[in-house]
Amino acid sequence: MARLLLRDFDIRKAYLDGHAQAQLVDMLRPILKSAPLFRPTTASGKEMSVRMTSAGSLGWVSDKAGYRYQDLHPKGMSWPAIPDPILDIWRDLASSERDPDCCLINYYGEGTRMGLHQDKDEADFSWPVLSVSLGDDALFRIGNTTRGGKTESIWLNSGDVVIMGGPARLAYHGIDRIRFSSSRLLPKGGRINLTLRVAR
DNA sequence: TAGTAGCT
DNA sequence: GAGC
Repeated sequence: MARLLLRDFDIRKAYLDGHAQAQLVDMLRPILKSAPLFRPTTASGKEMSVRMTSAGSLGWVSDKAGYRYQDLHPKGMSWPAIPDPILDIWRDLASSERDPDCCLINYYGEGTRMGLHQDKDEADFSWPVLSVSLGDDALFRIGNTTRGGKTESIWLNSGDVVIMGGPARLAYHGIDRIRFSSSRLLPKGGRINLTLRVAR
């Protein structure tokens, strides 16, 4: 496992081996079944290209009312629990003091992008944000803590983990594009990103 | 003013 | 990739 720092983003290349990746995908199947992926919109009503759901006591949602964490899926069901193997990654790399209360599950299909944004809907920014890449390669772009200025990009591969803490916690970041079908982890192709956060 | 987790 |  290689570790690299890019603008204070702590990137663990190949943190998860193939077996661990496949195990996580297996654990996500029942979660996606009981809390189906949905396509959120921004506050201005524009659809995001990513599809998402969550696990944990809270889920991140967005619609015309804006970005927020809530305790129910938009269709009314509770969010499933975060599987232990996912919590283990957090405990190893982010914090052994407190578990995350949200695991956002983002699915990137062909053509999905995620514009530059900050993760700032949480109550306490002293907790890091941890992100796990599964499936297709993704071009990750890192900016600054305010909009504008130079950015840097890096390809994330299946099994990579990114930790955004300290100066990186409120940095703008996004996904410019994925290389659809570059990985065989997901039978239908695409990329799953797990984002672990302490929301409250 | 938000807008900007999108679109040009 | 910049700018809105």
